[in-house]
Amino acid sequence: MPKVGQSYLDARRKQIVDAARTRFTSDGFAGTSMADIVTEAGLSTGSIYRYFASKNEIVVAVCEQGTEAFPTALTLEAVTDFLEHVRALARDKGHARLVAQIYAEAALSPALAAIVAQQLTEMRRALAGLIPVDSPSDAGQIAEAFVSICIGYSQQLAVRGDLDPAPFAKALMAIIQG
Amino acid sequence: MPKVGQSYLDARRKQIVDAARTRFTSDGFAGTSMADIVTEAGLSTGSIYRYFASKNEIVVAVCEQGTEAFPTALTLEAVTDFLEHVRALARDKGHARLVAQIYAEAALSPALAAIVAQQLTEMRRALAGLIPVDSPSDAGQIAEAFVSICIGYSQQLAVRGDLDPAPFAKALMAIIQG
DNA sequence: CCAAAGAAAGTGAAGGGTCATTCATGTTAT
DNA sequence: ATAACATGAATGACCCTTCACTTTCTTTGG
Repeated sequence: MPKVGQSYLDARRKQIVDAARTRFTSDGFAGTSMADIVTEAGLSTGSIYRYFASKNEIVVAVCEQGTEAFPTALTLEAVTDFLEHVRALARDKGHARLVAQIYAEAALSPALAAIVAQQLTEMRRALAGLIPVDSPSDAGQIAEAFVSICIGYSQQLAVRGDLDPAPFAKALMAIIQG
Repeated sequence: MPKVGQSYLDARRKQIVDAARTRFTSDGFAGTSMADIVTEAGLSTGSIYRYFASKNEIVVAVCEQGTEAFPTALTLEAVTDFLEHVRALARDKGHARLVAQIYAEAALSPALAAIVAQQLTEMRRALAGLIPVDSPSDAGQIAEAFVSICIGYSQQLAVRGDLDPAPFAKALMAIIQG
């Protein structure tokens, strides 16, 4: 007989994941202690273990919701809007920094790699659906290269700071048009 | 009056950096202890501090030599060779995994970010020099997008495992030809 | 040429600290 | 009353770094 409802439990989990994402973005996974997450979330040391069995489970939960939006069309304007969205997330929330942490951790952990690879597959699938059928090149290959540029852009936002998306948008269009 | 010559000191430093890179590639920066590096290098606990003042200095030394080779020309063949080189380094030495660690750390440390940003600038500069003057687009913008694809390819080698470079090579050529 | 002094280099045990996790105890809702 | 939930001090492990001590090499005075 639970003292609280499912919605309460869900809200508490979200509270923890939000706090963890904030700290992971600032200090990385290894640089963030459970005490940091607990403080950011306003919980007590022990209570967090009612919602996550370990720090690693929190890392996984943060990585699982790492997906970005997709472009809605493959015009120069839509693609630019998409990159501006990525850029704004990096500026306002440090999202590119978090993504860099996630890739590094995924490179070391098969479990995380599977999660990230799945998200990438989903992104390529969504993109391939937008590519016109009369495209001169194979849609799958175009999607592959498209995602690659987006990753490169995000990683460089993390390392080099804010970057004009124009060259990247142009390149994306060049790829699409073969 | 030093007991050993400069070449000895250099060799010892290289020994440490090589050992550190091996372990960093397997376990990441935070997951590698000084004891791990010492063991890998076949040194004793205290002696490593004669060559590096701290673990962080070793991390910096590893990041400083993270540069990759450049393509020698911008033909499809040369570009493919370059990507195959990146691919082979990832397969044989786990280099893509190490690069992912470096980007994540650079995203958190301004000092490392400066080092990596410098390497990226150098790469773009070298690339821009290869772009034919009659190219329809601006060479700097092309180099920017080119590097972005290479980063995206490397990061995905780290996360998704071995990948055929063909789609990426095609995209690189599409960018170059406007 | 030899030996002993002296300095550089090496060693590994221990200090000082942090961290993830647990658990005995307290609190609150049913 | 009782069981779910919360709390935070305690625990045990790990880790970076230091340092007193040993070994090894160079120098130098006899």
